[in-house]
Amino acid sequence: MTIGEAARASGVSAKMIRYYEEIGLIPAAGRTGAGYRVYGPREVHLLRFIRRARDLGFSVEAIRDLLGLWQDRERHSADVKRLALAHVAELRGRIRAMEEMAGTLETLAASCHGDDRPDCPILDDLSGRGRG
Amino acid sequence: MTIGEAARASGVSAKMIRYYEEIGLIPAAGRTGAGYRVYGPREVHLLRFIRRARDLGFSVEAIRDLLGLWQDRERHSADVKRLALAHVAELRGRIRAMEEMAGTLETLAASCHGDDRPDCPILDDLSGRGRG
DNA sequence: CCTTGACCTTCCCATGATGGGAAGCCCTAT
DNA sequence: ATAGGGCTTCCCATCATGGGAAGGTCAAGG
Repeated sequence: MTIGEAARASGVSAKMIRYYEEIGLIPAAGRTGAGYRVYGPREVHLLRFIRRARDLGFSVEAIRDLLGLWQDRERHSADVKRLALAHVAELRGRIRAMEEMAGTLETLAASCHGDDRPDCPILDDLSGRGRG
Repeated sequence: MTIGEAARASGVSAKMIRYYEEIGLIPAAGRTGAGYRVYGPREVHLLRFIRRARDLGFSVEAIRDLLGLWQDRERHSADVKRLALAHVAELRGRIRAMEEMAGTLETLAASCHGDDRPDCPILDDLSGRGRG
């Protein structure tokens, strides 16, 4: 299996597969005589795992930890759960921050006429009026 | 006023002030004979505007548009409102995506024992079981 | 007058994850 | 033999931000 085939099979682009190899997230692939990387079902499975974790928003560094646990038969599920919940907390934090931004902007936009006149509470807020 | 003082007065770091100047978001500051950048209240006000917009999650490119409208006395508030609501939509989209991630992970974590045994539905999900 | 320390200047580098693209090699089918 | 598609490595760009080096400037204090 070439890198392009592994990419299609896993949903991870060839570019990213090379990158993951470079940063040591995955072991270096075997090579053909011509220098082509070679992949098998085992590697595709690993790439799918990574792809799924990325889809759930895990950083590459977090995935490094997850892979360590995945491949450790002596792992404690508590460790996996801890990583997952830490990531959830991270996500919730970012969600809260963004909701605050969106809420503020919606409030401001609601009080903006939105017509051809220049007066605009949104710009007033940005330019400092009403905030100290 | 030096760049450091303007930074403290506006909440924008000196590094960022130079960067904003370099990309043309703000006009090039005046200089002293020794080459030091010089700022006044007008510039600090501009920097505060940018800072506030960044705090609301606007990208630098969006701020470029906002500044254009801010400085345009003939502006239509409808244009400002449109920019703001487009940004809200963007935020809401990202919020939704992250909530889906967080929700999925919370569900998985809830069914994970979280003890010293290796069995873990989180890893099962990541490794492909139960998704096709 | 000279030193010290804080501040300024420019320039380069790094982040995180990803894509784009060039130059050149390899393989397969026509 | 040639064309086309896929592989290789290498460099560059993103977005907004910070770190740090090398060197100039300025004010205060000895």
